[in-house]
Amino acid sequence: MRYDFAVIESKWQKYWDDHQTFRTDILSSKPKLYVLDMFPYPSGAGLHVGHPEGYTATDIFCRYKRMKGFEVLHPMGWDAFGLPAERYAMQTNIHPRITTEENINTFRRQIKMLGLSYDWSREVNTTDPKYYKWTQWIFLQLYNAWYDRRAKKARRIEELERELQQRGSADIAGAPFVSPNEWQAFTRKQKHDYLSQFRLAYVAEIPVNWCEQLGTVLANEEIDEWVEKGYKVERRPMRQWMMRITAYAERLLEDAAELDWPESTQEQQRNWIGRSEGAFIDFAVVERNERIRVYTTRPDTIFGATYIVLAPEHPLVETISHPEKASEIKRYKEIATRKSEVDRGTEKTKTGLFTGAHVINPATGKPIPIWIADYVLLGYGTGAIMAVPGQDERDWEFAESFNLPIVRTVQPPPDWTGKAYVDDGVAINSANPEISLDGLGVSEAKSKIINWLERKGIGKASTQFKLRDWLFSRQRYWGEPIPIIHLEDGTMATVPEADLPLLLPDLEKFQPSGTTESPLALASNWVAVVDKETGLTGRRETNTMPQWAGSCWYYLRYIDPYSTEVFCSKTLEQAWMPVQLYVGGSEHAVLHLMYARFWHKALYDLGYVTTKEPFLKLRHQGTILGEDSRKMSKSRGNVVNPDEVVKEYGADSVRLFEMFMGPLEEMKPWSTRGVEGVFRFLNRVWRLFVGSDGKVESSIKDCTATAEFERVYHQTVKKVGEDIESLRFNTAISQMMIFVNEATKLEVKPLRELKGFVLLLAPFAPHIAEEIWSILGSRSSLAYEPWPQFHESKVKESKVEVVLQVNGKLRSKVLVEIDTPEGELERLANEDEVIRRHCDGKKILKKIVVKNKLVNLVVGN
RNA sequence: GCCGAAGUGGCGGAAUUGGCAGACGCGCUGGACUCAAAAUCCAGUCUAGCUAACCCUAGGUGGGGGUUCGACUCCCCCCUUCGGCACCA
Repeated sequence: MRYDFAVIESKWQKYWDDHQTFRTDILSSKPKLYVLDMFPYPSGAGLHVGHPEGYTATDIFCRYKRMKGFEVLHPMGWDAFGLPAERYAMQTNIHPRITTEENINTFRRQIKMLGLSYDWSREVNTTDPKYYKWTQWIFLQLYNAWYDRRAKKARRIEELERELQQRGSADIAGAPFVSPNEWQAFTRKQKHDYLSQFRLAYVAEIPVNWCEQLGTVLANEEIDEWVEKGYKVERRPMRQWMMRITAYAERLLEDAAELDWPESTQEQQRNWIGRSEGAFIDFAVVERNERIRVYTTRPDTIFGATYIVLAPEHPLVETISHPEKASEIKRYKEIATRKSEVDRGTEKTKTGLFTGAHVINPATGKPIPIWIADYVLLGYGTGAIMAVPGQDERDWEFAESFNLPIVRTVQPPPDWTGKAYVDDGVAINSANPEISLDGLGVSEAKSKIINWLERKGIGKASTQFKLRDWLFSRQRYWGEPIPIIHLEDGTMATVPEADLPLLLPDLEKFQPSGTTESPLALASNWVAVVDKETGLTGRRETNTMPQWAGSCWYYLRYIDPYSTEVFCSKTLEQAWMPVQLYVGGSEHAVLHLMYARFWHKALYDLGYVTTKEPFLKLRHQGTILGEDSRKMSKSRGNVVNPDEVVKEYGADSVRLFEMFMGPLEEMKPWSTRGVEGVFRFLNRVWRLFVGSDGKVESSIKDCTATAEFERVYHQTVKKVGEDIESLRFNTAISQMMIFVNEATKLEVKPLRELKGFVLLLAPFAPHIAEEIWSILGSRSSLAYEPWPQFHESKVKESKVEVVLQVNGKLRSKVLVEIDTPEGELERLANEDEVIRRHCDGKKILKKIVVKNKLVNLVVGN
């Protein structure tokens, strides 16, 4: 007989809904815990079995913590803007709002079917105007903020204006010089343009990644995904919205160190930020006034710099090149510019061109040639390098192909057979009348040469980052409109806060506009506006925000989802942030997780949130493979549909199996047999408690447990609790299976321990646990029953098996009282017949006795 | 190429301040119940040798070496798989 999971599960899901069992008391005085799942993009395909894995893990954790007396915030919502809905709209002309709503309904139904304990009253939806009003509002906060490098934080743009008004730009590093008088004399437009180079959200004309098939630009972080799917991404200069994430590079790197995040994710973020320490060095061009500034991480190798290379797009290329080379250079440049960075990266053979000009190597005083080559990128460092083939593999390769001289300045080891030597070693060939590095190690040589360069005013220590600013606009319909108006005088105005949300206009057709503009450009009535403040006519910004915008702050909205006054109440934010546990896919390692940290830090600087970091502890659920151990995909026909599995075995079995498969973070294959296995286990649990009459099983008595069974019980309480705390759900389930095996063997089953077990099972398989709990006589849910306690004294075995070894080989075992003294153990070993046989006639050289563990006799002949 | 994680039965996986390898589950084998099946229950299940059987013996955690009374666990070298980065100067 199988337990009727279908009836039980819908009964309890209705009960939880009706009684609002999991509604968070946001003002509770209990200790607070915020546990977050990455909210899904509600695709048309519905939930796949990967979703319930992470969701079940956090659900178990939350249910456990509620029983431990915590007030738990555990919400769910929808990251619903995005390209798939829009592409579907292009094909069908069905408004993405409609498909999105349908998809959300499917997802909500499927998630509810799994009995996850979300507080559904806090559901958010990024496409809801009541939600994106605040996404737009945050955009305006970023637009109206600048990064003050002196204070190492973002500040309001008014503060910058005030400073320019009073003191000009003198104290602001890197700012074009403006005196207070000049600033005051600036026109509206001049002020606007000057400020725009500081804003955290700004417009720039730069080469971007344009995808013709998608009809939109993509962020650097997004390119790989689409290229993999077979789309072409090309570089094109376009005017685009950018987010100044680079201002936060150092802080994003530093603050991550304190987070409890998977090492691989930390590593990916570090890689993406790409911090490097080095120096700028100026090289004077022979017979000209220009100087070429290079960036290098190996200033110590400067004596080996035998040529320098500029990126083809470098602004000085035209100026310094020999006139005879002009047409050749032009051609090379054209080819290079059109190549995407991806292409540049995949081409292995190096190309380049001599410009005909030379610079002086300031260390050797000798002229060296200037080349251009597309292995040097304009966007990194200064777009120019000093090439040191002796210590750099790329430079070596280039030098070999073009027959350029190679000078070693670091002594390779004697057995060195390679070409460029990039590791640590002693400097050689590195001296001039003023300075000698010879004999120094790399790091000493670096500081010495930097010091020299700085003294001579031709170099400067500097830190560089690979991270680029975040390309924030998309030529799409289905996204948050950017609340900016382009006025006729060439300035920009923000949509007043009171007018937010700036609603998406309804469109008849969703096709790309045919130009590089968003389909919104076709909504002419929407686009044309008159600015209230200035009376100027203007055009609305027609680009929309990328999908990542909404997910950058959703975790804050859950805390205060209905507020019409603020995006999130500050007192509530203070009470609930940061997120203590965040679970989601590792594919967001550098996208969502970096963008969200960036916005959070900006909001922190501006005083809207009180924590530096949003997500304290992060875990990724591992991918679930198909039954054939290959990636699930429609074409392979190995996709498992959660609806069907729930229908066949029930939600509790799905939850239990997904947790029992293996460690949360590991990749692991689905197994229908495995689901059957946990389903059998739940049936055994059911039969343990419930007789065939549907009443409490008659062998359960209110009696005292045997010492042995009591021990198993306490061991189970201990292990299950500890395993949930450390998210090792698979071993917690094993222990529960052991308990059930033991309990089943008993003729008379003690009620107290069995009731305790139901509470242990509840976070994992809540429906069956609630049902058994009610059959055992309770009228209310067990969701807030106190978690069972264990006593360490009762966990310990009273007797232990001590291993007897001879020469480290297991020969015998003895069962002794726990903590039997070493002397006694030794005596037992000596008396043991098997041991005697193995020691017979041999000399005992050494005895190792470990209490409660083993006796090892080392014998010789 | 570099960085990170990991390699344990037929399968998913347990076991870490170094101390009984293979918990728990799946599968498989045999048995009980049944007219029969399903379901359920019981027993067995790392490999090889020896055995009628139990015992016993030897080997065994990707491969090789080392440290140690004792190594899945620590150290060195190598191999494989997965993930990431990859002209970032």
